[in-house]
Amino acid sequence: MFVSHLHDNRHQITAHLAKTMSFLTLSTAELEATLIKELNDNPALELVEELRCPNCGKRLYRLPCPTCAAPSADGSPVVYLSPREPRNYRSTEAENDEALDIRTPERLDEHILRQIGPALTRAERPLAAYLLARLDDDGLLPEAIPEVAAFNHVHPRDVERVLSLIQHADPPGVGAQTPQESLLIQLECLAEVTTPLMTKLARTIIQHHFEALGKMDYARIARQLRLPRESVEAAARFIQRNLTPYPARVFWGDGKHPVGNDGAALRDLDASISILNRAEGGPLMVEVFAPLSGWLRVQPEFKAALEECAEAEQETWGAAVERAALVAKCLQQRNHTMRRLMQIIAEEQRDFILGGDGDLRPLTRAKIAHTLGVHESTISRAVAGKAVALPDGRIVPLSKFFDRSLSVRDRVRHLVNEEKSPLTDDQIAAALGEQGLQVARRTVAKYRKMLGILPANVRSRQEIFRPRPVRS
DNA sequence: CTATGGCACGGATT
DNA sequence: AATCCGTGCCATAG
Repeated sequence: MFVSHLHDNRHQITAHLAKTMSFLTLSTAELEATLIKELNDNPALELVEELRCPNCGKRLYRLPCPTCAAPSADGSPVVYLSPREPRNYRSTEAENDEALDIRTPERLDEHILRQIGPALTRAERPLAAYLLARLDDDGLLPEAIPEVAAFNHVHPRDVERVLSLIQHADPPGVGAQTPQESLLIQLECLAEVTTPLMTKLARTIIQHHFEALGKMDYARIARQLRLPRESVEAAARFIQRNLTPYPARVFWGDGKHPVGNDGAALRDLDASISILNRAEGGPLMVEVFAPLSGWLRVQPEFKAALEECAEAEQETWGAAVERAALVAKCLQQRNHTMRRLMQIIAEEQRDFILGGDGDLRPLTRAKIAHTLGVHESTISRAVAGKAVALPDGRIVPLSKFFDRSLSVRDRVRHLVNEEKSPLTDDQIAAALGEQGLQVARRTVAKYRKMLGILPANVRSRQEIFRPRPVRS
């Protein structure tokens, strides 16, 4: 939409009409594309060659060089603007390769579509898209097949075929209609690589004794199956360890989508935070990736030629020059804002950057806007749809720094992990209150659900249905 | 009667 | 102005 906006205004834009262009909204990758287009279309705009560090030769947007520079005296974060790394972020230093094992964040539906795409016929594609869109946060399909078929005007058999493709795609168990079904699908995937002994009993239990399994009533299952209680318990342990009723959360841990609110993919990074010189406790170093390596300006020759040319051409060329100046200025402004924004974030959320989710401090965009003396919407735009890499390899959307409840959720997770006997929501709320966090009981319930933790009355000392720990 | 989940309202945030 | 988030109230399940 931004691009079309550009086209509409191309010939009428004048300096007094538009003082800024909304570069801030764009991610670095998007901006790069926009700028390249601008460079191609506007002869008055010029990209000046990039700088290189006199010491290490690394390409820079501006001096000093991030890797060679000295840290700031007071230990505050150092913020640099550096040329964007091509495509996915990768350390050039071999020793860091392992530490930077970065999994490109991807939406669940894209992930699945990539796998099943080749097997789909043209006619099935809309149906597949529909089904994927209907998956809930856990990766389950809450809708009944006949309804889906009716809604899409297709035969139920077609739905079944596509659904079966989805169910055999990577996060095992995804696309099932109930947790029970999901478990069974996962079991089948597992059966291919495991001894059939355990899987057979596990399947029976899941199929015919699902309720009792949830309540951990092993005695009853054992009685009905006429098996020793130990076997049943072993099977339950097997299920607990290897299966999860929330297939999507194995990779999409916190239930929040790894994409920005606007739905833009966070494939490319906009900044990276590391610890200067990898020194323990050292100051943070932030690299804000610039969309181009070099800077933009109005071509001096073009400007000079403007005065000598004919009346008729003056107008169009004059517009080009003005626009070029505008683009250059706006880019500069965006870079400036991004650097200051990252500076504050690095200062404010140092603990979170170095630690974990529990260390996130409450922070609002409005507050930053105030300290920076800009309008709130400026910060909103700057934050939207951007991602940053943290020292430990995590890639988080910028908006995560403003998540009001992340640290509380983390606390809830810990409380439940450490609990001796199942805590009710009320008890959890009280415990949080003692830690100084006043949270309503109802809110605890919401967080619990987000974390994929079942209610206390279904939970017992060994929770079966807790999703396995996600990569951390 | 207790613990939860659904709905929806109001205030804060964007 | 639109959206998100915490919370209170009430129905329901155990």
